[in-house]
Amino acid sequence: MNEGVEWAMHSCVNLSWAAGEAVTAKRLAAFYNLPTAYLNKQLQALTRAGILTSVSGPKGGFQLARDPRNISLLDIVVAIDGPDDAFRCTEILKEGPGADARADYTKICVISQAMRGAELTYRRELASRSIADIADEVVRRTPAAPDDTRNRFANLKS
Amino acid sequence: MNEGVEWAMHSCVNLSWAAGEAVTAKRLAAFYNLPTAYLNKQLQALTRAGILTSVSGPKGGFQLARDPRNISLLDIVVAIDGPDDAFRCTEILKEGPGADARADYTKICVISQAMRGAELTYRRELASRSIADIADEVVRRTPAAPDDTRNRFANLKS
DNA sequence: GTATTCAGGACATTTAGTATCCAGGTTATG
DNA sequence: CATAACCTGGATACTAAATGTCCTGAATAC
Ligand code: SF4
Ligand code: SF4
Repeated sequence: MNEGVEWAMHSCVNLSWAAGEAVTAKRLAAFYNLPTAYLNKQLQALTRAGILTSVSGPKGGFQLARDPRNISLLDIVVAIDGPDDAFRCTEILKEGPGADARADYTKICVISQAMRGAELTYRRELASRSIADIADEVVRRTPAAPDDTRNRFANLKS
Repeated sequence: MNEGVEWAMHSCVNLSWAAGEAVTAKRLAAFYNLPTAYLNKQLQALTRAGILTSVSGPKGGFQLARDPRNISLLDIVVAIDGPDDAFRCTEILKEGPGADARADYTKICVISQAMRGAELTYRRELASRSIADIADEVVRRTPAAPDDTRNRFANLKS
């Protein structure tokens, strides 16, 4: 899995505490000392996926495109890592006995079905957790987190 | 995910129908027209993991090391792909505010916990399905599969 | 002894992930 | 309008991992 997934999740949580103001890629990167240009690419992907909105120019930056309660962890994974399953069925049965070139083995093969089933439970789990859930739990553990985050963004203005 | 996982699962199912006789890597590869030397590496990994047993020399080859009912899909995934989770927590919080260098963020971080939780359901699902389950389901759909497989192994002797 | 086969290290090749840079377009501000 | 800040996206480079091949050595049946 892409490392950008982790960055994106953190950035979305932080952005949920910076509601109302746009945060630049530079500051989001400085927050965790990440390579700015590369993080920017991930933010672009989130924007294309409709998770963030971006504004150019001075006072520009990124914001959450919708209520963090409606942004699931799966949304982020799909936006950054793509929609492909981890298990790639290369349909090797087509080289096997009794092969039918017209059949879609990704659908009918028992192994493929079992692997897809497992990935489905994984995705369901990720889809059931939102950025707001994460943020709330962080606040429950360390109530100062939102303020700390906002302050850090302000101080990273340089 | 490693392509070898798919090969390994097919090979284990096929081996479950060839109980009693050792099958060489060459024939297992020829079955699906796979690169012999590379498949052999995956079979070696399965052997190291205790899923297969191997015998050198003429009449040598691979066999299942135990009842296919006790070989789960997870066993194979772990043997080929390694035990690492897909989500890599690189503990970027250590660069963040209020960081504690001694803390293990993979354990205490909310995001990391959520991702690990999702992967856990995935693994549980894979652990609950055995090679025997797969083989049985294949037989239910195409009862001739075991005989076909044994015949194919015999004819691939060349 | 010889042929067959697995074990495993040493490559070579290909692909994907990571990272940087720049040229072009957008917008706030004075 | 001019400027500076900022995002967009393509081009490019670097790195790591997956994929694939080859060869030597050890085990074993005959
Ligand atoms: S049997 Fe299933 S997993 Fe294997 S190649 Fe066919 S479709 Fe893919
Ligand atoms: S917050 Fe969690 S996922 Fe993010 S770096 Fe820290 S431990 Fe890893």
